[in-house]
Amino acid sequence: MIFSKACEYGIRATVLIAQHSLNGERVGLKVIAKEIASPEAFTAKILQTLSRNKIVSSIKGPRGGFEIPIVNMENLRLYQIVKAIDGEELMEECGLGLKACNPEKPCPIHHQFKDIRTNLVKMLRETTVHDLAIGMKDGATFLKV
Amino acid sequence: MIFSKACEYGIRATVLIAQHSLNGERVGLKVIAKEIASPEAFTAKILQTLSRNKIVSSIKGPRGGFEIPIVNMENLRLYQIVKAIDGEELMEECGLGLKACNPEKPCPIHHQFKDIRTNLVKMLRETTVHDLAIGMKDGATFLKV
DNA sequence: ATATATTAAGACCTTTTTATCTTTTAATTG
DNA sequence: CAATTAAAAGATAAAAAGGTCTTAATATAT
Ligand code: FES
Ligand code: FES
Repeated sequence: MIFSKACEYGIRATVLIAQHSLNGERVGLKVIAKEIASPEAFTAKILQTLSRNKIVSSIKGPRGGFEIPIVNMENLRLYQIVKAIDGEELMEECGLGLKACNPEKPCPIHHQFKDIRTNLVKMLRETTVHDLAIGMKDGATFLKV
Repeated sequence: MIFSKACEYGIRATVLIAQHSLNGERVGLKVIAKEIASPEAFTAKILQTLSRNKIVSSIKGPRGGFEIPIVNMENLRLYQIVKAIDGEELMEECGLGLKACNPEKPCPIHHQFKDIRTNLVKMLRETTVHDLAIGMKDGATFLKV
């Protein structure tokens, strides 16, 4: 897998929350876990991380849940989610596990790999959660099965 | 990480063996582990997998070790090594962990992700171990630090 | 204020990955 | 063929990832 399971669930949860926020609704853990087909308790942990990293806002108590203000969503990039959960290794490290990706002392696949990694980073930096939420709202994309 | 640790060591070991094979030499476990800076016993396990998958040939006994015939090396692709160790998930599966990557029922990042995955697969299918071994022989690439 | 709904935090368990150790098998050399 | 060298195989251990459960904190509604 390119992302960890936690990160997959994290992105899916964020997109679902964003979709609901477009409708001015909050969404709670139970609904999230059901809609993205993820284990509930594990998803709760991941939402804590997202909340601590200001990627989602959480409100406790009755009628609480998770939300992402639309203004935030438009400037929230996939990169931030992946960084919060998996860190930046994927985006920066050597594809063959050398201590660092160093063009001065490249590993055998450095030349072939660097463009792929650059494109991945570009995609993660350019794609906003708002973009993804719109796709969901249009019914063009799906979060489970 | 894009590849598992086992796969990273596996590719690095394969390239080192190929480099020695270009010189008509066999290379043993101890030298491999030292030259690619990997844990010896774990590397032995990975070499068993590579051997079972006919990616490297192993010869037991005095003056034994591992080798890759040059003819094989020219047609041996990174894809085969990754497939043998990590399987084909990375090359085929949904980036957000849906059961399958299905363009008929795409996940929110499907469109953005599929080109990156396609380029990765292209690179893995096109790059031969011979290409990588040549880079090592030229002193243009490195397997540790 | 109190009861209730909901997230936060922390301890815990399970599975997979990474890594090691021991014994067996096979090839070479003398 | 005996001794030696090297990989194969299998059992075991440690660390990380994935996942659960219990208790605490906090916001809302009555
Ligand atoms: S050194 Fe390995 S990817 Fe750059
Ligand atoms: S459906 Fe997710 S990458 Fe294609």
